[in-house]
Amino acid sequence: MATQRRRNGQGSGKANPAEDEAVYQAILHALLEGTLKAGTKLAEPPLAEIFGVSRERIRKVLHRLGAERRLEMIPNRGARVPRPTLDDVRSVYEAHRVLEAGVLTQLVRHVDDALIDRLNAHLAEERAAATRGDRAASVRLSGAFHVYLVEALGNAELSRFLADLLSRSSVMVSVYEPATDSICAVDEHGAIVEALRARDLARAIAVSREHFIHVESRLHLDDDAAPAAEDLTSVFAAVKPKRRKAR
Amino acid sequence: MATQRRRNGQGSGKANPAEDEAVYQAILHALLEGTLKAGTKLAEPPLAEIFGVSRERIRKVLHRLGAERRLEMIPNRGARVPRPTLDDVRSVYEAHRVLEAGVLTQLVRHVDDALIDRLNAHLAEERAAATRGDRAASVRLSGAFHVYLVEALGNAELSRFLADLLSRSSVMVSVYEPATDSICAVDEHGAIVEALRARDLARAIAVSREHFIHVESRLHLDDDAAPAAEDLTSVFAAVKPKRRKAR
DNA sequence: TAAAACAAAAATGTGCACATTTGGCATGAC
DNA sequence: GTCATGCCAAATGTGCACATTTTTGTTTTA
Repeated sequence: MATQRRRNGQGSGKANPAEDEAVYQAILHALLEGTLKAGTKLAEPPLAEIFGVSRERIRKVLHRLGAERRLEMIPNRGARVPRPTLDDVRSVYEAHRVLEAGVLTQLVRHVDDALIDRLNAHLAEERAAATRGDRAASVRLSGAFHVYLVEALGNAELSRFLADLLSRSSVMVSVYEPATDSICAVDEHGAIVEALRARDLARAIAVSREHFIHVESRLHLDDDAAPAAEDLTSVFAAVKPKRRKAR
Repeated sequence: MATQRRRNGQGSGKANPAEDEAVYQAILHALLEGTLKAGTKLAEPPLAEIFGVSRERIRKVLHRLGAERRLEMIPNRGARVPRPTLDDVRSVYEAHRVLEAGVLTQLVRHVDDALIDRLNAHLAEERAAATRGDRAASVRLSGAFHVYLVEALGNAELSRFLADLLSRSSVMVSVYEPATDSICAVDEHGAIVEALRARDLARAIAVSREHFIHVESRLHLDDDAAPAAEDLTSVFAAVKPKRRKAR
């Protein structure tokens, strides 16, 4: 029994690039969705069983998420969902604000009608979502607006950096709940576009700055008392493991 | 001899966090130094022997460097030193330029005499290095100036992003040799500080922009014909392995 | 002769079996 | 009752033995 040959069933235990991605996406999704609460411990053995994959695979994904700073890795003590402080959140928002100031500076030199049209089209979508009260779409489109601004520059480095910031802040809003009131940022987004159209850099930056300060002001520290470590099985209830062990 | 126990130093064959770091630093250093030429293949077995550690350890470090985008990882095909195109380099410089515009925008709102004094002190160092013809120090200090600017904001996210850009561009200059002429950027750095002191945002951004365009203009595509895959043993000749196998 | 086909060798990827470390819990001392 | 100490179970980290893929070198074929 010691020298069992390990000829495990169908898929084989070897080489499955898609499996990594599936686990990665599942955990990432749970993180972004807010299903995984801050402070939750992500141990390898339970995850391995839940997803029906080897522990090594879980380990690799966990460390990858740690490298992306989406999980907090402590040597010999595993992975936890980070519990960002209010300062951390402010730091992310400030970084976004500073970055966008630079982006606008560069953009006013290269605006053309096509860009303005595209941005206006996006604003129309945002307004439509807000009008019909679709909060999820509003949040998504609201973030997408800033992505559009950066991507207008066509710089991969900057786009990646923004994506990093956004993914982190989207996790944070689930902790610091930017409240229930509507995003109400559409008008401010419109003001930015208008300033861009007029090639008025100073105004664009001022409006953008106001916009961020406005958003930041809505952050509030809920509580740090009841993070409540959840049951991982229920969090990932949706996933269908290849072969979960019987209970 | 085949079953050597690998009794590294005190511990045992297990758990040595410092060993990872040593390998990581060695490879990173070779990358930044330019000793590892672009396009070089970094295979696991030879590196494992050179450093006298297990292949798994090498593998972990390689993947970490890949996650940091310092190495190009291709599934099933290993790691290579990236061969940045001229567009890649321009992209990094542009990102730095855009970021610095944002940083300056934020900085003019918070400048104080202490900051100006610190920056001026740094400029003095730069000039001293240039005067005595210390090219290595000039390059280092020249990069440090921009780091100072960002760190004056005290934002960890922005600092990290700049560090990422700088480490990448420093690798690139070794490919596109920004020429031998002196850095000559000291005056431009001084102009930025001067504009900051005067709280003149428009001038600060303009000067910074000119500075970057100036630097970018010096980039030139040398050749892509002779990358020459090197012998890894000679590249890492300095490292002293715990136990290198006999030849 | 050049291209295609094949075989051997090397390199990468992965599961598993431990070694090491951490955390919890019971036992004992003050 | 509280704190310290020592064990035991669980979790993390690592080397190793393959499986799989890629690469290289040789032979065959048009």
